[in-house]
Amino acid sequence: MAPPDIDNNIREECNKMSENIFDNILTMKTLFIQKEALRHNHQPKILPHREAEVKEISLNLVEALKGHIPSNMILYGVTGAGKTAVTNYVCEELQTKGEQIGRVVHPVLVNCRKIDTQYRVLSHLGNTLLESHEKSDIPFTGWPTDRVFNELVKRMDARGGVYVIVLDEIDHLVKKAGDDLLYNLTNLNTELKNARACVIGISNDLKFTEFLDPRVKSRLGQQDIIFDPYNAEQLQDILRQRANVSINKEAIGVGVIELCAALAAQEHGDARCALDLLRVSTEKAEQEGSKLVEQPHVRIAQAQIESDQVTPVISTLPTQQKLVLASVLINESNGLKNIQTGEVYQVYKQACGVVSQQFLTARRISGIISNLDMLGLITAKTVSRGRYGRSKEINSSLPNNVDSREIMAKAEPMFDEVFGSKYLHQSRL
DNA sequence: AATCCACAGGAAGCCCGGGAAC
DNA sequence: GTTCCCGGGCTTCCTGTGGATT
Repeated sequence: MAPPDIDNNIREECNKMSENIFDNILTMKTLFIQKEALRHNHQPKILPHREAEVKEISLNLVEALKGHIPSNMILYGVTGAGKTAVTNYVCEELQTKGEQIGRVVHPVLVNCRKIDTQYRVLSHLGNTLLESHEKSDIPFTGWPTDRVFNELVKRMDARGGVYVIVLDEIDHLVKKAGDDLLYNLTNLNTELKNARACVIGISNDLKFTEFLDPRVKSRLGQQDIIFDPYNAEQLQDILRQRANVSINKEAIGVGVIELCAALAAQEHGDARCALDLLRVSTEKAEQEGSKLVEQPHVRIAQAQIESDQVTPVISTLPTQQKLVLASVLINESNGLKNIQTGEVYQVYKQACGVVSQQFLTARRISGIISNLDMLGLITAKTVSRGRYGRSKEINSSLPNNVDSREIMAKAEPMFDEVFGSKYLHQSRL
């Protein structure tokens, strides 16, 4: 027979085995009622302070319900101004009404940040319209583009009705792929026999039509709507409305909504940012076991959101782009500010040498610097220094709480060597 | 006014990988 | 297996830029 203390040990082990790490977490009291209502992809039924825009878009799209072709439109506004939410809402309502009165309307949304070439947009549209009897999808590569276009026209005609093609982040598409696609899409009605189509472009950039062919510009911009950024008070209304359905009423501390709104208003009136702040603050309070979300939770949430946004961007950069970013950081740690392209390139070439990587040309690095600027990891301002040439002044723009060196080294261990190299840590090479 | 610097950035073309069609 | 097509990454070549200097 085993001694009693050994028995107890075995019993304890058995108890531990039956426990699950999620047991305690699952039974924790939650402050949320419906967390999903605070997510970006949630489509609310009420859109505060966007009544005028909803009405304006509806007045145009109602033509589809009458069997006519609505005007093409461009919706402008900063990130988080409600452009996509408003468009989705109007399109859903349009489709529902169409079903009620027997008019076929097909809204199709394309996110041009993810689907960003002419070929991909056309094949995406074509595959969205795939009927069950159709044999196969349009492949993601392989066909000539005009064949994809003809297949799209064929499928649209086969289904009939009015198509509302929404191109979200259209500015990104135009900058990357030019305006051929827009030329074709705004010309669709001359190809279609049995269907009709209109295009709604959504853009963060007020000036993107400057890059367009004048014919495309006039056809696409038949009606423009500008979404002004939300101010702090409007953001408070949005947050209160969402908080009502998503968080326990007693759980929100004094000034929390106001702080989230104020911080988001500083970020150009970004409603998504405000919702993220409220959601993450509540999660933080919950994890602490607190029954109340308070202002310090918002501050913690703000730091975490900044870090969460930037970490995956850095870790998934291609090696060469990481090397360029590392070169900027090394220059900064050498005490330099407003680093010139040439200085970055010199350090970059040496960094390549340290880790035995082939270095790219200055032209390519110039492109990578612009790309890192676009991603918000650095700021690169073009300046002319007269006799001393025209260059860029480059500075990193990473949040203080982000350890970019660790992120890079974690993704690719060779960066330990890059940042550890004494040779690269001279000032003004 | 002309010159100069240190690039910026556009255009053209090459190469490679992935996929479809024949 | 070969050919065609697309997309992405890259290089080479080139023109443009704009303010300080001569």
